[in-house]
Amino acid sequence: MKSKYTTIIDIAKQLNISKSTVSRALTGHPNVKEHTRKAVLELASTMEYQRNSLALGFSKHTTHTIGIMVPEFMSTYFPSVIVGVQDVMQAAGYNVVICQQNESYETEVDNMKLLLSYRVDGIIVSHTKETRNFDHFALAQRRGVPLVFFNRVPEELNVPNVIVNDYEAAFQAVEHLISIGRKRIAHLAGPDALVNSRLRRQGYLDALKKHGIPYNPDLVLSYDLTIEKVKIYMKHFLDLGTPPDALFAINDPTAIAAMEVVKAKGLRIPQDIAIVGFSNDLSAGLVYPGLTTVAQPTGEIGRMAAEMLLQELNAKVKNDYTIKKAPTTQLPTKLIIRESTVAKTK
Amino acid sequence: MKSKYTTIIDIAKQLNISKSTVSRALTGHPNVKEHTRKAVLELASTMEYQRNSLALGFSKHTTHTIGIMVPEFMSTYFPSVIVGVQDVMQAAGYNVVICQQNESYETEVDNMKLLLSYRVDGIIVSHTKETRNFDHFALAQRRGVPLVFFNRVPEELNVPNVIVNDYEAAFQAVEHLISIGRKRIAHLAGPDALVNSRLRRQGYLDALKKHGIPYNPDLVLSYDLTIEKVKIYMKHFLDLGTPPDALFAINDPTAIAAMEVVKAKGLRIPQDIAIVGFSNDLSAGLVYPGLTTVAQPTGEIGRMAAEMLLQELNAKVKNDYTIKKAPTTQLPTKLIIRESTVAKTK
DNA sequence: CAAAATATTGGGACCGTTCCCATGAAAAAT
DNA sequence: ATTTTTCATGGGAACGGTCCCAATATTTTG
Repeated sequence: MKSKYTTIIDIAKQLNISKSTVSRALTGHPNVKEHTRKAVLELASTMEYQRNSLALGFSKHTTHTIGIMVPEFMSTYFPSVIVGVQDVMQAAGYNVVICQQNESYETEVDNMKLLLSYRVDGIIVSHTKETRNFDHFALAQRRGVPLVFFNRVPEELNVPNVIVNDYEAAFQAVEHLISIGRKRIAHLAGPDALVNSRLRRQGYLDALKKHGIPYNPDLVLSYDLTIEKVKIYMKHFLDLGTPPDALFAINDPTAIAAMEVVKAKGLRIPQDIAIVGFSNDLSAGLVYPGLTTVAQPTGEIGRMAAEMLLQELNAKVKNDYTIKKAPTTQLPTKLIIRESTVAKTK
Repeated sequence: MKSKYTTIIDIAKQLNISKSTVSRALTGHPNVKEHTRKAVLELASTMEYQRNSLALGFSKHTTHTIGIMVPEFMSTYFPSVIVGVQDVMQAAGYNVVICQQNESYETEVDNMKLLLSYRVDGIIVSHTKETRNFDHFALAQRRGVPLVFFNRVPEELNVPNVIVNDYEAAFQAVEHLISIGRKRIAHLAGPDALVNSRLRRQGYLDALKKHGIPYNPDLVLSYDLTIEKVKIYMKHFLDLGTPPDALFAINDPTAIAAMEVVKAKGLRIPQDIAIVGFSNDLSAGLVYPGLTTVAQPTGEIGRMAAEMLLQELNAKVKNDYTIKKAPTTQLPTKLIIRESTVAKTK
């Protein structure tokens, strides 16, 4: 079963020279006669020669390809981070392959194995909401494959990462709700296993404390981020004896699902209940009323993660994060105020 | 520079057996003594052996990996197609790598080269809106790498594809606008180079004709799908002596951008102008008012494309589409009526 | 013009795996 | 007990490149 691909040996035979010379001509090695190089390049072009990256990566132990693993991409958050990553990596001459885990731990492990088995030079990761075991990441580190995390960063691992200040952003978001006079602020939180979920909740709690609003456990629910559940929890909140007058949601999809429940009940946003989300998904600006939310610099997060990965890749001596503290980059967020908290005056 | 990865030779040495036997044990070849197999598997596990797919693909000329190339993924359309593809391919034991072209022809060519140089077994494609030259796809075909197109299918190439009936769907959408009494129906069309853009426009034209509405060229504009332009064109429409009372937009992002212009001008949707989009992006259900649009079965499109690719991959004798007509699968669409054409009665 | 330096080319090892073929060992058949 | 068959293993080529070293060709130098 001969492959249909042209090889350097085919070219060498045709020109009656050695494959070494062909290789040199194609890779731009200086010691090739101009005449020879020209002949090789021409024939390569007419024969539609296409270098075999498998053979190359196999023999050179480096592939000039990086992987990026994201938990999902139905919101605009991860796609726009990926675009940022691609910008930087392509400019640096790297290929980027994308893996999507569907929020499944098993898929994540499989995809990690896939990327390692293809010997990618490095990986940019945001783990799934299910991930509790981080061995597959530790394995990559042991293999000398640098990782950079973003958004969801495991505490169990000392890895370079780029994040936003979730605590501070949540604090501000809740303070904003307080500033518009809300006192019964509910919080739909994410699973405790996610660090940013915990940080956002802490920001919520501390903002309440600062403004002397007692913490009411009835108004806080952690959930697994499966959107269908939002309906249940939100109905529960609205059915309380004294329902909340505001909601701080862990992310925009949650906030938007909650808005639907509120509207279906005939309540007004923001008059009856003000709502704040997190991340500034494209949808946040489209829903009615517009959703107040914490904007994250997604493109910049991707670019920054890529830069950090390049640093790792270019380090003459590999950083050993079993002994050295891994670097963190923290990027700024911005509270975007829309009509879900402040009704338009007109 | 020794690699940190364990190889079968390392295992063979430790156990004092040949690498052939190790290979057989690991791949599940029947002719290995149970005792030996167990020893190999155990050691492989403790040494964290990870097969080298580069070496494997290199030596076997097949990688059990397929590529998927999409023009962008900021709308929900392509991500959800991808999820469908992954479903089917993973179940069939294939790996899926995703490439995103940012609607750039150059990136598309680069990514095609990348996938070919990694010797993927097949590719599922939707090309960019810029793509006019299809040589890079023809090259893959010549290499014996099967392609399946979806959504945007080049006419220049005879390739398996999965599509929806764009003509019929557009026809229905426009008929719907006529049925609610609209007579001056504008159309924001895509570039003529895209087949589905032409088909949707033809559906528009024929629906008008069927209902005896004369075609008014002033109400049709083709554009390059860069959203900023929508503002200009929409303003132009609204500034006409007798502005349109409805808009049929080539896709949902276009429709949504148009809605913003309309709202900014203080006009009411649908009373002053009714709007229909195409594809039923997630956003379509979120905007205010809800956008009437043509739903495409995105997940099913992905699953179908994957099934068709599997057929190509499993064909004992490769299909030669230079002599044989390539198969097409057409999936049904559904018009989703929301408040952008029919105001809620309440 | 011979010797030395340099430019160009060829030869072959190497990367990790599979797979075919040969060999040896054990089991079955005579 | 001897021959045949089957089972288990080892040996080595092949895959497509790169790269080091050796060999040859060309140019420069004294």
